[in-house]
Amino acid sequence: MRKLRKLSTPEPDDTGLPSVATLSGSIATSAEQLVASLADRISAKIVAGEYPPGSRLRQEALAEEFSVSRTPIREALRQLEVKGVIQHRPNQGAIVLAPNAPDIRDAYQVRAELEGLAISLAVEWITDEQIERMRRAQKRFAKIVDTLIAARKSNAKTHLKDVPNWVESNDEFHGVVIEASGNRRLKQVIQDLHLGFTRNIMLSALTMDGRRMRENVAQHEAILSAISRHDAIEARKAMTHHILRSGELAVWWLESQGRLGASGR
Amino acid sequence: MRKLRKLSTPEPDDTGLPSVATLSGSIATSAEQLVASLADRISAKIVAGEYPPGSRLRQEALAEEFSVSRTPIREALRQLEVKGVIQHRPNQGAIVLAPNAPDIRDAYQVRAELEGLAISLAVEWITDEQIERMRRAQKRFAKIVDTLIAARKSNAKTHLKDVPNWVESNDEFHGVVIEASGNRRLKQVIQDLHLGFTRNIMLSALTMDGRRMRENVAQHEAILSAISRHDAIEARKAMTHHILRSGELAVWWLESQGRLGASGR
DNA sequence: AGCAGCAACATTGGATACAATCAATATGGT
DNA sequence: ACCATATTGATTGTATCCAATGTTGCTGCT
Repeated sequence: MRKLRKLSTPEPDDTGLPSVATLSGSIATSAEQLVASLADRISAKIVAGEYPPGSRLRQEALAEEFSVSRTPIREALRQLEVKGVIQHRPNQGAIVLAPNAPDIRDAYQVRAELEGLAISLAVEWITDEQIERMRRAQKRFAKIVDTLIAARKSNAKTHLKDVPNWVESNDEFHGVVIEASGNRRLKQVIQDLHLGFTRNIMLSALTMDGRRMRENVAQHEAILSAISRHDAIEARKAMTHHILRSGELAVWWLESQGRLGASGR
Repeated sequence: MRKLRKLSTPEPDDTGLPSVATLSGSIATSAEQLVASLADRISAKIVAGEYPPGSRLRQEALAEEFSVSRTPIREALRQLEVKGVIQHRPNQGAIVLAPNAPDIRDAYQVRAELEGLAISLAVEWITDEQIERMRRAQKRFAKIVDTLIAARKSNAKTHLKDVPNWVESNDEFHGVVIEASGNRRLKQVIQDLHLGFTRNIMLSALTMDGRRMRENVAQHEAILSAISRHDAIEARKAMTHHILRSGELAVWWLESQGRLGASGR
């Protein structure tokens, strides 16, 4: 019943046109297509440090590693290039980008603003069920932090297997807020921002210091409290503070880590 | 409070590591490399409407059109996919994404927030020279609007050649603010946001109505005034209002245009 | 010994070839 | 006539090939 085309004016209706916001969610694009899968796997290895910043990614090596030809590898690299994970130099191939302090600062400043926007939108429409999810995430989060801190004091190795849970509950907490904002584009932009360095740096930075981890928990608590009361102003303030503080920590960690801190251009 | 400082101390650099913020500037990446050039040219044609939303982009056709093989075309398409300009369907190739009203709303909401952040940062460090550039851009902008409105009344065709100037002076105006913010990542995110639909929709939406164009000029005036006085609060307010208003216009135009109204949700 | 220039090698860039998959039409059965 | 199925054609996906470019190590000269 859809055919009845008017000559030049396209039909008004429900043409199944794809929406712009159908964009790939950058973070968890599971592999159904080879190139996407390769891009994910390569960037995962970069995040994991297997391909350290500054190292060259040779197409042939990657191709062999993943048992494919160079063609899909090259396409995946082109995608990583756009995502800002690698840099593509004319006839020299791709090199892994190194985050430096100014970059981190910039990214966190933007992220703080965006998550601030997200929560101020979320406050209005968040459901009780969503708040409950945040509570649960927060509970897990606090618990894991306790575990980590306790583990640190005795055995430095034990905590490593809890780190993924730490990351996950943190993501859940922030994820609910972003989801509740109802702005899909906002979600995508924040996820893009995450990609690459934010994640692994935070991880290293925070899990090094028990006090800071507890500080983090307290900040989440404040956010949760504000959003429960549907207090947009306070919620936003708490969220931006939380993110900016995390940014400071990341920068601090990066600089104390030294070495790959500052690259010119 | 605004403690994040950067440009003054670029930090001593030993490792020649590339910076993350060296990211491609999405908008004006001139063609030094084939794939980048192709991506630009293809997205330009999409923006121009030559490849309308929903249409399929066949690799062979593109290859012939640009006199290259399919290989670089495919890589360019992979990039456009990440940029959100097209959607890649498993064995069916690429189709041009169609912006719908919710997408536009979301994007403008984010953009308003980000340009708000940009100007509130810019207020502090903007130089007199930069303000002067904004003044000049604003002057050109107003002039062109006058021309366009005058042209509209007599001949509907004359104004077409002025539209690029309109766009350019507008970009210059906003560009200075973003540049003055000193946050490179912010610049990149905003540019990414622009890409695809923002631009062509605004163009169509605004150039249709003289009153709204003048409104636009007035808003720029308010922004310029606030930033000249280094009034962060007012500048931000004026900027977000300006962007949000433009977003409303874009949505309004899109919906009045009918067509691909709401596919999302 | 040190440096310039050159030659051999390694790697990327683009084109082509072939296989896999999807869309459309044709075909046969009910 | 209609629906299910098979066949064909078109298009994408991956692999391979060749050319262009960059890198490295050698040679010979000062």
